[in-house]
Amino acid sequence: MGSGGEYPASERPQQADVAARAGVSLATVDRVLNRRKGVKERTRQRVLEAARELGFLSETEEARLGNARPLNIVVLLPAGSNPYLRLLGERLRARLERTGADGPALRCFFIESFSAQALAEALRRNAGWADGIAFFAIEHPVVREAAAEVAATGTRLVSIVSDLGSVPGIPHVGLDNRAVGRTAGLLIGRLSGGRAGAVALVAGSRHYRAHSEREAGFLSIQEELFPQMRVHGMREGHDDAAENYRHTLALLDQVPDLVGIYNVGGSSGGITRALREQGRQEVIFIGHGLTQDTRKAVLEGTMDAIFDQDPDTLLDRAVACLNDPATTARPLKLDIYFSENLP
Amino acid sequence: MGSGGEYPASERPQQADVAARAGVSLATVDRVLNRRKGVKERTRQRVLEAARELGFLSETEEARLGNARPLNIVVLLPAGSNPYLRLLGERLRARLERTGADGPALRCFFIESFSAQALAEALRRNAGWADGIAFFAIEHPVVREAAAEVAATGTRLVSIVSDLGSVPGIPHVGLDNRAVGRTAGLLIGRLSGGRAGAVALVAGSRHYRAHSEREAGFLSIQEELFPQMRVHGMREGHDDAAENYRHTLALLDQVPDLVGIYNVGGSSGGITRALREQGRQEVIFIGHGLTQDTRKAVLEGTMDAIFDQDPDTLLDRAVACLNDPATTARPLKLDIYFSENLP
DNA sequence: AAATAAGATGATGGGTTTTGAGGTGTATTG
DNA sequence: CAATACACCTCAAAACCCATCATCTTATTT
Repeated sequence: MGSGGEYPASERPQQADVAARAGVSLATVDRVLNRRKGVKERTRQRVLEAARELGFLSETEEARLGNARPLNIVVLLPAGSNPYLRLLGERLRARLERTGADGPALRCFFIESFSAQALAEALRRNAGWADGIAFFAIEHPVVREAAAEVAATGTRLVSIVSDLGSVPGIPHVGLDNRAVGRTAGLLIGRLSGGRAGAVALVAGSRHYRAHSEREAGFLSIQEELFPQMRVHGMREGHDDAAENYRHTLALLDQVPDLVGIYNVGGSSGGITRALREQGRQEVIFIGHGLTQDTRKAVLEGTMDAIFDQDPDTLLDRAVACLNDPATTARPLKLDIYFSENLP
Repeated sequence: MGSGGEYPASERPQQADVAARAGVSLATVDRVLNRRKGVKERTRQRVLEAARELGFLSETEEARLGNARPLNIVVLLPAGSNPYLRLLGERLRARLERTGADGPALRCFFIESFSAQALAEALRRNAGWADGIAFFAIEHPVVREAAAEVAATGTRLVSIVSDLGSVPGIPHVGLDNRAVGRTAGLLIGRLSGGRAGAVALVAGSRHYRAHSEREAGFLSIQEELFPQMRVHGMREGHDDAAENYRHTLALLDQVPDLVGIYNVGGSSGGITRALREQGRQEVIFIGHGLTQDTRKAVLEGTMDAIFDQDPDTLLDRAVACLNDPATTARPLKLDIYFSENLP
């Protein structure tokens, strides 16, 4: 039986045969087979079909090439000096290099911070063009409107870190920020050993729901468990180190019995700088985002804990959500770092 | 050339038949069968398939040449009532259901606890048969010996949760336990607000390196940062709730100025029961393993923090290690849960 | 509608990898 | 011993990868 397999040796199909059958040139077959860009979807299918008919491709190869053209994903992050967001952008680039051509094509744009208009515009600009958009949301009617429009065009959306509030059809990937705020409150209360005094709540920006929710959680637990402490609100620092620095100096000056600080936003560097310069390291300070500056602050004792959401997990989950809109988005895990368990 | 057709079917198929069937030359069949380089993966598969269809290869040869059929993985865990380990077993089953036939075939066996002999025997029993073994290691020469033997047979090994010490070629998936112990010490020290008094260190079992390392870390930071506290060692509780319960009662009786407890092992339920019954919830208590009982204890305030390593991540990483021995195993992330950030 | 830009395809060539054909030596077997 | 199957090698041809550029299409702007 052995003589003659399915293909006599002389007639095993080659790329040239596929090209002929598909009515295209070798160059195009090559582009399709090697996943190079610059081929119209229709042509791609023609080539694939020809290859299939000639038995040029094995099952697995066919599956690999057939469907699943990598998704085209855009990530919109606020511009500015916030180290966590910069880290996020960096991890995104790293991820892109790692997955290469196989993974989704990720593009990252930095949008003028705190500008609902700019964000809405960026959303609209990418609608249709991108398969999915992951964006750090600003809670504002203008953005909600733009998001709804974009969603209607078929481009999938997912909010990351901070969400839009209740907009159906836009899943969110991020922490349970109310619980996060409560955890911060609990830790500051417990670490201060029941002392009476003031705790400062550093607002990032009320534009971000994530920040508001953390605030709400923090306030609720303070009231509930630590009534002997009074919460001292602080003006918005807009995730800016210099601004946070000035505000903290003023705070230390005005509030002599300050026991703790919780920064709901980013750019904690300004706060640690003020604490360090004023020799007030004993003040309990919790902030967000595991970055170079917060690491250093925790190690030297100026910060007591860092709350973090792992950037890689965040991106993974966001991409998963965009790939499969049925994914239920349970909140991310809160990572808590003290001086002894830094990675 | 045409060797096949005229011979009776009983004749053993030859390379020439395979070559014909695969539509390649003898030279290529030879290259594939003798694992020489210079064959495109596509062709390799073609040849292997032809060989398979002709029954040219025995099972073992096929396995040796073929690729990545789902791995056959055995997981060895200590038997006993430790809730975390039971949860691990459960997640393993869930994982199996989730991945179905695609993922690796995972089998889980529970080995008599604290018995190096039993573990060594189980390792040997599964050598050769399984492609990889993930095991909760007991640090003992008998086990080390067995592990080295098994590794020599080609069955890959990875220790999980607790490692074997320095055995080259056996990667480990687990926490950085010294850092974990130090974090526990830091937290107890900080949460107790600098009070003087005793801290109890509940030993699980010195058979487990993970436990010893946590102890060492805990002791080192106590000495370093909280010299006003004295560490009171407790007899091994062997991860058993009843035993831990008795020991804790004795402890509470003998040590009036007890400030905190750190249980390096599992089965914290016995400890919380004793604390609850004696009305000593103010004692700061940190234990391991996010399970039903520890959740409840944290919520009611008997426990102050749970240290956890996520079972799913643990299994993922273990499987990844067995799949690709080149994987460098950086330590897992320590998850810290307080009453407010329970998932 | 013409001009322009952007994208898709074809043509081509240099360099690399894969493959086929054939030679040699060896162990096995009838 | 002769025939056979096969391991292992070499070499040249074929197939393929990859980059570049010209050409052609299509959409957008003016």
